[in-house]
Amino acid sequence: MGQLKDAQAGTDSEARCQIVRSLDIVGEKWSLLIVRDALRGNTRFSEFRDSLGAPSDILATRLAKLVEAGVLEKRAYREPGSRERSSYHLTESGQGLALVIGALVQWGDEFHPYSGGASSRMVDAHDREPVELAFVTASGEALGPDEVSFVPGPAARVTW
Amino acid sequence: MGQLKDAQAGTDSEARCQIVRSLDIVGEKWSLLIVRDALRGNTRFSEFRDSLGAPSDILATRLAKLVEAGVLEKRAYREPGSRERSSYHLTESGQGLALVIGALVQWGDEFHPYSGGASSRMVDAHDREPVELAFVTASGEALGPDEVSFVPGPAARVTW
DNA sequence: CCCTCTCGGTTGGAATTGCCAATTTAGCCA
DNA sequence: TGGCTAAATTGGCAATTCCAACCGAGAGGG
Repeated sequence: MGQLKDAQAGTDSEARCQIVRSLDIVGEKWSLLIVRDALRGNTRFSEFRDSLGAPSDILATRLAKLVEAGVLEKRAYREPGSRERSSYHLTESGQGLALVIGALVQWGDEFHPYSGGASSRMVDAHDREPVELAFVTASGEALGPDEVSFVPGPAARVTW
Repeated sequence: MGQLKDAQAGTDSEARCQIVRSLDIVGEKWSLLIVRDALRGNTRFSEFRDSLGAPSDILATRLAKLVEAGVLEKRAYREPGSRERSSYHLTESGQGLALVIGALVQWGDEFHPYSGGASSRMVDAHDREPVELAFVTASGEALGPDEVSFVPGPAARVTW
């Protein structure tokens, strides 16, 4: 959603709650799916379009926005016998979205499972052992979602 | 997004990738913000409307959808001297979305920080000590977002 | 030199979704 | 009867998304 401009009077776009600012970047339709595709290794316009079935105009708009936000990086590549074309690669910020994607996958698997079983699993990239997302304390202890509170931080204003 | 009907030919709504199914429930504009508000303790229509600044027609639609999806539960309450009214409470599934909200907060804080500092922090509900979201292995070891792979699960079909 | 192919987009127009203000509904109380 | 409040619903307009068709730049073929 690049559109929750000023939901609450008196809050400028910088001061708004972190969730709103994150959703401004990846909350629009198709954005997170593009990132998921990039995590799978896709890099080209046509790969995203074919794999997602997204309209090409929207795809172009989203790719540009993700590049501008620093989630993707646009690079030129050239295949032998072809002209130079564009490809899109995850930045560190884009890699970090694995956290959000993982949260959506895990939440769906846990609370809205598909009868046929999990459609996607998360594994350690090195040894292929399953991993899961959890809240952890400084001492390394895991907490359930109901044992965590969101509290205003230093920059909180009217809303957070 | 309750609208990625059949992005890819041949995939019915049940068989689609878990992310798409999760986004079908909470991917529409305002949905996650409503859940965030509920995590903060808000329960009433007017509280959501005033705190979010969301249009009341959209709010009504989203609340109904979240109730239908089992994220919120609609209850009746009565204040002395008033008629019976509706309130909305998180189910266990809704609580579970703390994972997704936490991921968005943490990603935003880490990669797109607001100059004034973090607007929201995550703490242990019991002792108020800070917590963070991380991928953890079965042995309790934490992994970074770049050390995790998403692989097809048992129910994966064309896409995942 | 022209014709055609591919990839990475643009463009125009219809359909859907979201926004805003005004109104409605239902019960409570005077 | 009329006013009050919370919870919506409605109508009209704006913004977003969708779809199909088109464009253009360079490569290769004839």
